[in-house]
Amino acid sequence: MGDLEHGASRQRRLERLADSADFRRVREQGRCWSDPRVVLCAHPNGLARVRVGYAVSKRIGKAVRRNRIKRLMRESVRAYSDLVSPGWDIVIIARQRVSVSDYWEVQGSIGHLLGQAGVFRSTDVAMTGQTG
RNA sequence: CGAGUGAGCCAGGCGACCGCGGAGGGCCGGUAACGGGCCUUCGAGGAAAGUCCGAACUCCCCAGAGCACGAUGCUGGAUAACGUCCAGGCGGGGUGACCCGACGGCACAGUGCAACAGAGAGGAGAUUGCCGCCUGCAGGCAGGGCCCUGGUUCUGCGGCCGGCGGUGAGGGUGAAACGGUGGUGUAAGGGACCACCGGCGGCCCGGGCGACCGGGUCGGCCAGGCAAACCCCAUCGGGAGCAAGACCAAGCAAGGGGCGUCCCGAGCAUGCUCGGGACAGAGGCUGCUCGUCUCAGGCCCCGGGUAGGUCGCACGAGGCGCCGAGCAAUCGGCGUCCCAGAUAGAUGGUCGCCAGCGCCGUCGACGUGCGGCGCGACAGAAUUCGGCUUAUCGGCUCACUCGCCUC
RNA sequence: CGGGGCGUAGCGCAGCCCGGUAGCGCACUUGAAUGGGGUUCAAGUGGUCGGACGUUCAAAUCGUCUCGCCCCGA
Repeated sequence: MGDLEHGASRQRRLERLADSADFRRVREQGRCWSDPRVVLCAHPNGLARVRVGYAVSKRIGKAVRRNRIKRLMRESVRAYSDLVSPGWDIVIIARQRVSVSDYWEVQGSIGHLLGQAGVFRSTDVAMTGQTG
């Protein structure tokens, strides 16, 4: 509701998902979609904002590589942040293949899965967001 | 020019757009809590890594002693400390610049191990050989005869076999066999003796703070290897770790178990409570002994409940520059700078240009010119420092060594 | 941050303390018995002992460093 009040008091569109219980709820009660690079899970949170969490297993690589993958995923989600409708908790899990993917492949995967999950405000806006 | 040694440094640069975390300052909305946005500024490494050592800091609340246990191990120095660093000694490697070394132990007392081979593996051993002596009955060698191709008998011998003794030099085994060379001596030999050399020990002299080195003299050659085998000696070590620890908020705060005996006095429900005293005991101090602290008041254990916020938390054995002391590690003085603080964890994404390296193509001009493609390592702070170790594409600087060529 | 364990034949494990011969079971190969298969019996192949360096005459074993995997505690 805060983003409708005044232009100067826009709320942050994206928040981080930080609680272990939240992660577990999204994984167990939400729906999941996947492609060879990432797994995406989504679950309604009843709030007026979107929370996104990222999971990169130690099996993917060492600390530098895991940080790099998280940054690519965060940057990809940021590209779609204006298009996601509020009220969702999203968890994105890295698979083995992302370690050999570049940014555009990761963004494509995440955009495609967000579209499959149906968390965009409307479908045509999602398509325009995917190109840019 | 080629090959190499040592020391040190860098870790691509610039720009545009969109983002992230900290600090400071305004602004906007809101009573406030708070939220949003703007400006300025700062924002990973030489190893941030492995967590192998050492400390700071914090708590336990005493750490005092001994044993045990662990670590270290040439000498001197540096340092807050170290298993680190510097200098030196000794030993080893390299033509050399240089590099490597867990390098205490006859300061003292012990124990243990060495497969196989070999005679013998620790104060050992005697097969063969060498040397001396000995009988010729049995056995050895040589020759002859007989039965007949294997025995028997006769003769001879100390060269071969045998017996006794000496010896450990030679051959041989082994990773290792109780000095080496030459000589004297001897029946043959042996440090049995002599000369020189090597090594060991004692004493003396000289140099050095010292490890140790140089020289002399005497003894003796009887003194082996492994202590990353037990062990001994010297030195050091209280334990835990920022999830330490402090505060705030929230929540559970129900219940169970453990905490000696005796004597005296009082109370009553006649075996419990209270008070006093004595004795021991129990528990903590990471194992044990002494020692110390606590013991009727709360403590400990189980169970139960939270895992939110603030501090710790970034001015420090701090970085840089200059000067001085020292061979150096390092230390002192002056000036200057403020230089990451996340917490599902910031420091990123895309694009362009210029340099670097490699490959390919091209040329009236082989110029490293032009064009294209590719590569750009190892790796991400988590309380903070000092080291060590390990990973690492490529490049730069200085000093030095060896070889070849030219002048 | 602290602590512990493992790595040996294709697989699961002994051997390590106290150094000298790497062994067991399954599997694999060959042969015998059967018309064929299973089963059984006999024989056999197969191991850089995770890696590097060191101590030693000699290392799976002892020491140091390192790699990988697994498990605890706060």
